[in-house]
Amino acid sequence: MTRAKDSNEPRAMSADADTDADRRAGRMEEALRADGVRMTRQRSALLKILAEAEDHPDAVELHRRAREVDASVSLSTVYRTLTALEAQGVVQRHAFEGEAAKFETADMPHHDHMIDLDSGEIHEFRSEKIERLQREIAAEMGYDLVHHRLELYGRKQRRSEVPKDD
Amino acid sequence: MTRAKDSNEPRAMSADADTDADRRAGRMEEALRADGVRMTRQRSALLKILAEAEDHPDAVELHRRAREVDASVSLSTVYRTLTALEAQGVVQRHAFEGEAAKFETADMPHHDHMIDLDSGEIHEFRSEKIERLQREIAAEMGYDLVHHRLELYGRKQRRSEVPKDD
DNA sequence: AATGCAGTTGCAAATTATTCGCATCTGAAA
DNA sequence: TTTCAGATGCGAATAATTTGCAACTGCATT
Repeated sequence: MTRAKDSNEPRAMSADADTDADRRAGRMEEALRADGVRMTRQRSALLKILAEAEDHPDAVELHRRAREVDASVSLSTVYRTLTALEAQGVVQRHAFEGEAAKFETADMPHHDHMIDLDSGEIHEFRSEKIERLQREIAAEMGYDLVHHRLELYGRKQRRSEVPKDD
Repeated sequence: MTRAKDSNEPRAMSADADTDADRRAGRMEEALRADGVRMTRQRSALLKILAEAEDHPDAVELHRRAREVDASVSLSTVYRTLTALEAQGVVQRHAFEGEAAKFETADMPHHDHMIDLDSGEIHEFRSEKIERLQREIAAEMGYDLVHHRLELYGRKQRRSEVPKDD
């Protein structure tokens, strides 16, 4: 099975981020190889880019980044690869409201998203309480929870504020 | 605390469902008129259909139902109307994983969705606890929660065993 | 009831995001 | 090396939704 060992650190971004990303990309590559997935130039490139990504890029953006490194990568391959990687469990796909699907590596613990309605920024969070509550609710309805999607949409708090409308 | 409702199967349920739907459609129509929204043949048809719907139809399905009543309704108008009604706050749009957007009237209290991974059925539920928790989490991150999306994906519980896969 | 016109509609063409067909390449096992 | 299933690039195909535009129609006003 493909089981990347999960680190307990959130996304890295220090000076040795590249080193860390390389290590993570390498680990994913290994895992995939072990699962009989053929490793190609374009797949390695994508894995590295995904491991380096600190944001939530969509297929087109990944394609843009990929061809900076290897101009021969086509968009279809990006899509095909992402689908394959998702099936292998090494990347996660997020389809936010109306937007194109966004991707991130799956080698980190599960988390949910908070989207800033003004800036579009996406923050990650995790709440054990909510995770548990969801399982309970599912159970009450007679279901075993397989996965879920939770997105919070909000605006930055302002302590004192002048009312305005639109 | 946790209220479960309908699935995504077609059609009405109780005898006076039509009456109720008519009443609700009428109410929405009034509200829209009061807001200066011009009422057309196709809009009335759609409002009625939406009020009657007990499932979560997508635009194409609404179009199909609409033209049973008024063959002149075009798909573009369905889309345009849905967008307008959403903007007016009388319908809600739900974009589930990869699927086409589904719609329902917004004249009922907010609820979240539980999707049956095997049958595709959609059940509604509402949990005050989760609502509160979400607001708390948003606040912790420095945000005022504007809205959210919570979807639970699961499979029907089986009391014991059944060691089968798929 | 007739009029005016901005808001609506139908239709077709355009967009956007993603997938597919297919001929050609290429990992990697033998 | 040789071999070939699986991978790739390219362009065409889908699917969902939007838009341009000329014709139509609520409805406020005469």
